[in-house]
Amino acid sequence: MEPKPCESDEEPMTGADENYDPRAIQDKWQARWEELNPFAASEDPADERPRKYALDMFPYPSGDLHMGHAEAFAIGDVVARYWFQRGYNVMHPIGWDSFGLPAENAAIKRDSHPAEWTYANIDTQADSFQRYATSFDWSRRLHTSDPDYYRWNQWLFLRFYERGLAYRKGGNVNWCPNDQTVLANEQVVAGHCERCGAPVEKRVLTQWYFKITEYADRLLADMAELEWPERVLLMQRNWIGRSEGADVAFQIEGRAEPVTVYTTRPDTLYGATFFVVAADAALADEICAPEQRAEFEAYRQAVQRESEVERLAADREKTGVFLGRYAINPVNGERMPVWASDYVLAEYGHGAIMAVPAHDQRDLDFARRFGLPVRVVVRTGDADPAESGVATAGEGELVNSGPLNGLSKSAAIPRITEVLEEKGLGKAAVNYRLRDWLISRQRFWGTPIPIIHCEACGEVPVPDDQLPVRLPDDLRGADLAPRGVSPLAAAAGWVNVDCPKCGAAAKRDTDTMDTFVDSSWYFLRYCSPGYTDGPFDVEQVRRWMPADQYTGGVEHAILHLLYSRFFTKVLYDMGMVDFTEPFTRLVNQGQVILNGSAMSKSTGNLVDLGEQIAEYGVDAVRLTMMFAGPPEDDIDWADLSPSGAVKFLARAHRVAAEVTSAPGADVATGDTELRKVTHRTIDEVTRLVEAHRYNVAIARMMELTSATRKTIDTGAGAGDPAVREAAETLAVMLSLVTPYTAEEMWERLGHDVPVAKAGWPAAEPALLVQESVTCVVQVAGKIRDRLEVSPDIAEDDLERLAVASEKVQVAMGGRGVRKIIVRAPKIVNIVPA
RNA sequence: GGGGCCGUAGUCCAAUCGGCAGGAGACGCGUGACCUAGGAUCACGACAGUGUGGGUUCGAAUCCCACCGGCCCCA
Repeated sequence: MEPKPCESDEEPMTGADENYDPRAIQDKWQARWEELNPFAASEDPADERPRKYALDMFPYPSGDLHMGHAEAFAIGDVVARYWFQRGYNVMHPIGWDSFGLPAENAAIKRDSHPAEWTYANIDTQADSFQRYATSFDWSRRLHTSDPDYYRWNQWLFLRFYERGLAYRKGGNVNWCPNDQTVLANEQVVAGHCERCGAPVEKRVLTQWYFKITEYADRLLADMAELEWPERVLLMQRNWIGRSEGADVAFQIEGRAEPVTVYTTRPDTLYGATFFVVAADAALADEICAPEQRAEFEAYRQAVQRESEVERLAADREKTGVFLGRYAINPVNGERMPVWASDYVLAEYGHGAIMAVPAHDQRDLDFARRFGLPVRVVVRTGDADPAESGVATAGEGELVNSGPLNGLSKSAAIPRITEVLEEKGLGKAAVNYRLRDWLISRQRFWGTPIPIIHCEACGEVPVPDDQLPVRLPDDLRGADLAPRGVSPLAAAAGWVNVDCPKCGAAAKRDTDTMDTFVDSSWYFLRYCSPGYTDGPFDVEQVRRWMPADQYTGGVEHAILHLLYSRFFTKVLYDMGMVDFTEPFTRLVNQGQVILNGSAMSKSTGNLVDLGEQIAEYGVDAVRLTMMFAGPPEDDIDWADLSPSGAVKFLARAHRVAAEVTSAPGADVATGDTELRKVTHRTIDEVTRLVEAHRYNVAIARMMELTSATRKTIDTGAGAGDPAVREAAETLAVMLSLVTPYTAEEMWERLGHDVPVAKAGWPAAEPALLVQESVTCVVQVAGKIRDRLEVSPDIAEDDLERLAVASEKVQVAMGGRGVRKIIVRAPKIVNIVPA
């Protein structure tokens, strides 16, 4: 690792002393570990050790690693190192998600090729990972922008295409005016581009989609088997947005075909007083009456100009135009005016709704704005919506609803659905919020879509043996500037090809794939990174997958994690994998923030990882991250004390350095009190690490360090074998979090390195047994006495002891006993009469 | 508007099932010892009573209800 120019060897690191110099041991061990290569996963089929797959969300190479990476990769590394110590055959790979817009923007600015920026950053990050002591198997390293990788993106696209899961269609799409490309629904956050924050616009374009909606039910159902944070599952559930309701057919006067409307509240059908069509839906244009045409056109143009943000704003006044037409309510024959509005979305449901203003807030807002009637059909006991302006959505008794009158809401829903089905006017229906995944992008630095457009043959897949369709390498700098169509369109020599089917002149598809395609299966590629006969070796994947733990940020809760689940299910259906979920256990670490808000370059609210490491050392930074709190919580760097971490490490290191007994000394002869602390620590830390309670595990290691210190100074002394045992235990446990310091301790204790292979200590059950425990005696819930008792004392013995206590007698003040609760050996509660 | 998560010392955080908050651990602060005189080390100490109000219970930080405050998802 090259030292940063600002670093000076003269300046001692914070907290360093002559015995513990973090920088010196970093340099020493980094070089040694490269020789030892302790973390290569074994592919030997004869290797009987059970396997574990520790997976980290791979980074995007935007400059050097930052504080967020430091936290996420510290967590993943602790897990992997724990499994190594437990003797598993561990795979802990790393790679780079190296296609994407920032590289392209950098190339435009510097008049270079995106690859230059990308691969330079990857090298920087790889060096930083080495220094950060991550336990990766470097032989599995991959980059999604390598042709050897994206070739298989194209191959998978073609398999999806064959199965009808990749298709092209025209329609309204999300358009980022800044990045000059379309976006998937998942990439629009509150109306803004997820990447650059620009307000998203709508455009009508023909684009490529993956049919993720076909998997909606399975994506929902299979969540049951996942050990994921509840909130992530909830987010995915919300995103998929399954709802049960009914499709109802409405006749429109003067139109032959009825229009189908989806509703989750068919019970309110008698309360429908008007009908709304999405202003940008084809239906609105079609049915608009001639006398309303001019008004409608003006409105539609206004709607098309507005951004998603404006459209979604909650407090915004409703807008719309009457279309001059009427729909017929199928249950009561009422004529309902048909309006066009932007609060109904063309892409959802069928692009039209029945409006029930009494029981839907948006419908009510619209009705009040345009003076449309409000009819209550569910009596909920709340105020009249027409008066209060608040729609009522709760349970209640049906009124004004013909045959439904008197039924409850929940009874009315199946009843009306039945009626509709009998009359052929509708049927029960399930609707999803989830849309198909729009995967084409009008940008350069991504995987070319392997399709050729031929005038005669139409869409023609590029034959497998012609993959990869490589990106042209002669485009650079200004050639890549966004212009609304893919820069690839300008590469004539690349675009113009012969049709693989008929040989006539044809053109390549010029769009590239969403980079989320790349990341939807990279974890499979790690299992056989050099494989050339397919995206992955099916046999290897069977051995390693699914990943036992996946560590990364919650920002991927619906994007990457949903797409990867979808890919896995498709591959399962293709018979390429034998599991349906890719990640068994998921850990979402919180963010590293500063002074209460997110770190950001633009506001200068930033802590530089390299500087922190230069000041405190890798181990102290890792320890600070892991000790700060539960991994899923945000951690505020301003609240933390990396110098405190250095101090503790120096303390632990000193304890190991002071040990004077020889390796292999007979611990059985050692100080029993310290041995008990050591073994209790082993027992607790093991449990805590398994449960991801790293901050508490570290607190226990600190206690053991203090206990050892005390034994050396005022107890059995540095030569006692129990001190050696404690120091060795500390070194191994610390090796998960602070590998450099642990290695140095291990060496000083006279052992063969690396400590990573020392093996996890086992607690001796005999040393976990306590001779006596404190029993609390309460009178009426107040603590009156404490008794030292045997841990296996019988309940009636304990009760006798408690009642006999003098302090208890005083507290009872002569009152009789009403009740005694005994929970041996911890507590006795005496309730006086 | 609907749904979810969370409120413990000045700060970050602990507390299997409801069972000792003499708060596990740490930061910061203070006092003392020691010395290599430091941004070192060791020892000791102070500050709190679980956001508020009810309820259930022998017993509530933990369970239930309402409210206040903060965060997240969907609209």
